[in-house]
Amino acid sequence: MTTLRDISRQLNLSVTQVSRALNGHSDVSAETRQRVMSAAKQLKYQPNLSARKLVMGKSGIVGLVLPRVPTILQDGLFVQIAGGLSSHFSRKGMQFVLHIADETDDIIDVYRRLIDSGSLDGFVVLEPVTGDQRVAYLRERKIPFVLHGRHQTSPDYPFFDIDNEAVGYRLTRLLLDRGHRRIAFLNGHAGRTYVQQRQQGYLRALAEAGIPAEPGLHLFDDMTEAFGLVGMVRLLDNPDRIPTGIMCGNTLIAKGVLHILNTLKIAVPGQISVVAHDDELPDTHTAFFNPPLTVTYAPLENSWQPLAEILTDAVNGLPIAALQRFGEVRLIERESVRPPKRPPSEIVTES
Amino acid sequence: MTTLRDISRQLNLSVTQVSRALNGHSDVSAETRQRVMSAAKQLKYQPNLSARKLVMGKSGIVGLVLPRVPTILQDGLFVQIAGGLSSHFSRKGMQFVLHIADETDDIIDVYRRLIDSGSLDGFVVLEPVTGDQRVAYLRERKIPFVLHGRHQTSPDYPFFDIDNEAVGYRLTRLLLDRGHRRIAFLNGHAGRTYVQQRQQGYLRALAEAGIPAEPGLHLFDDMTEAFGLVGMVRLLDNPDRIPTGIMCGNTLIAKGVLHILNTLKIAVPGQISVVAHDDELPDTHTAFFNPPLTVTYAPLENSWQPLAEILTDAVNGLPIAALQRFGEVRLIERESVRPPKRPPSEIVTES
DNA sequence: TTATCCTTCCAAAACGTTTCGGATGAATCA
DNA sequence: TGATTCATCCGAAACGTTTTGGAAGGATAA
Repeated sequence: MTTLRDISRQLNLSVTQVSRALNGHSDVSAETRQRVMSAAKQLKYQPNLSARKLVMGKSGIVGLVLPRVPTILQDGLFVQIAGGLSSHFSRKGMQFVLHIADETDDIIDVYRRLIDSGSLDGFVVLEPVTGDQRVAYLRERKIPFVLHGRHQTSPDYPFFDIDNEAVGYRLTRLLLDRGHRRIAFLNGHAGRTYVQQRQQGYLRALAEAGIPAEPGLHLFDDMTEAFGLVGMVRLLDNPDRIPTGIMCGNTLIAKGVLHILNTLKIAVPGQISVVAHDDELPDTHTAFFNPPLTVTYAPLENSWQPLAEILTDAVNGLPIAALQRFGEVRLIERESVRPPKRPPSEIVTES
Repeated sequence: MTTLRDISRQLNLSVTQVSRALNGHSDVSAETRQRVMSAAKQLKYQPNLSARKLVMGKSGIVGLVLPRVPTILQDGLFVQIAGGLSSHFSRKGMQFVLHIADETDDIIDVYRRLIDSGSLDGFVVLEPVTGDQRVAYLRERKIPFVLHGRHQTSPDYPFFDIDNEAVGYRLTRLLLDRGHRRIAFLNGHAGRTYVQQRQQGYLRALAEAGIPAEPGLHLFDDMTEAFGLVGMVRLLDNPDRIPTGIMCGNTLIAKGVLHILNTLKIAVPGQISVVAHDDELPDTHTAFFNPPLTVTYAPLENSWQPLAEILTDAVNGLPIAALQRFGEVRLIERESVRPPKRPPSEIVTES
């Protein structure tokens, strides 16, 4: 194991200068910095994290705490998250530790223990809910963290998010522009903030078009294929109020919806148009749906790198303005939308 | 944050004695140790891990490296592994980091990088294969590790394993004792060591009973439901050589086997008996199979604690004898075994 | 008595890093 | 000229722990 002293000896420099050179301080000449850099690379210098933490009070380790039965757990998604975060953090020279809480533990206790043991610099927090306790606790203890999403519109903490209000608005607007007037929204779990933000976009678009919102057309539940199945059946319940456009909170819901519509031989987009928001979940490609789905597209996979960057910067004390970033959302139009041919009351299900 | 010095000042002792008292060294009087202990509790003393790691030359971090598309990945199993290991390690004051290798990486390069970065004390290695490269590499570099399983019969490195030879032997023996003579074994992937060990147990039991092994009755493939389906169909191929007893390497295979048998209306255990080894995979309870399955039972979940203990001890330099442990295997008899009623050739499939 | 051995304690060094408070010499300014 | 600034460097202290190498005192052995 090579240390700063090894480098300093080889270059006839003081340990101080070597340290300052590697950490980008100002009072090091360009030439010295170069020599130090290349010597460090040649000797495969790796800073001793324990020593650094001892003097700085930081550990270079960040964490993610998940409940043992994560709501986000669906095939492969977990691996994608853990893999994505861990590789981007390690690329920034940080250790990333995944902590899975016992079922019995209160999640806040887990954070408390991890923080008191003093070896975590910060946290990534996923799936925020309204009035999120984890966020409240971390803020109270002034521990750096980054939120995937926001739990209020203009927060004063670091986050990475997409503009979910715009997602709701754009999907609704697209259907409105094609002439749809009765638009249903199979959204997500009502407690999630992104669900509420999408709801706002949906309502705003409807309001702009002068269409009153019908509560029965806006359903909330976990974002699963089962919700798509059950929700779609419920939307078909009342024959003269069947919507002509369906918005789905994610692609699993859309899968369920399409399954019901195909089974009942209701043509998509002939009789009912379907759109969705697409996070690009594992093994779910909306381009190959039947019909290929029109979506707002913002792959989850694009989140890991910004999350890692933001948390690293937060730990290093950058100002809050640099720590709030938005991901890009693209609207991809495919073949699941068409203007409504007949008034909705004329649609007949083959039940 | 209270330190050793705080305690020493309060008790008029040296830092040395406080440290030795807390770490259970011998040259501390019983009375002093008591005073130190209670003062530490009262002041809520938490040792600074970085300082300890700095002087001891260890990082307190252990790792698990998995390929991005792990062969062991099936719903929830991954979470169980990561969760089990991480919680047991953190209970022993260690950090557990999960590293998911990029698809493109050679797995040995990943280990090399992690080791060279110098911040990992040891590794947990899962799913050993014969001639395992990871084991070879870690041994060569003298990095502490613990193997889940063994890759040879009496290895000289730390491991936690169950007696797989006994698993094969006991399942075979059970069927033999019930009068079965033609016993098939849908084992596992031929490269895995536990598969080979179970094979040895199977062959030993057959040999003891004086029954020649029929190669066509012993199949190898990944431990999936699909293997159960396909394998069982193949076993039924040759009408006058159909086995009366089926051994399954795990419960997924058993699921496939039972599915085929149920579909073909072949009674279990009436016409064919089925047994399996049960690791208690997530959402798979052999007690609720139809019929309830006779199994050798050794829940995977029982592995995480011993693995964590063994690796911790290995990092602390305990002798090899203390680092090789076996898990318990119980034979649970339920309702899937009965003596064969008719010679196998009289079984007729309703194809 | 003196020498030897425990028991119980402590001061100081060490681990590898960052940072504080200067030091040095050259260049610039009055 | 002497004073001031600037760029570049360094020694030493500090972080909190464990460990080394003894010291002090009492008990035991010769």
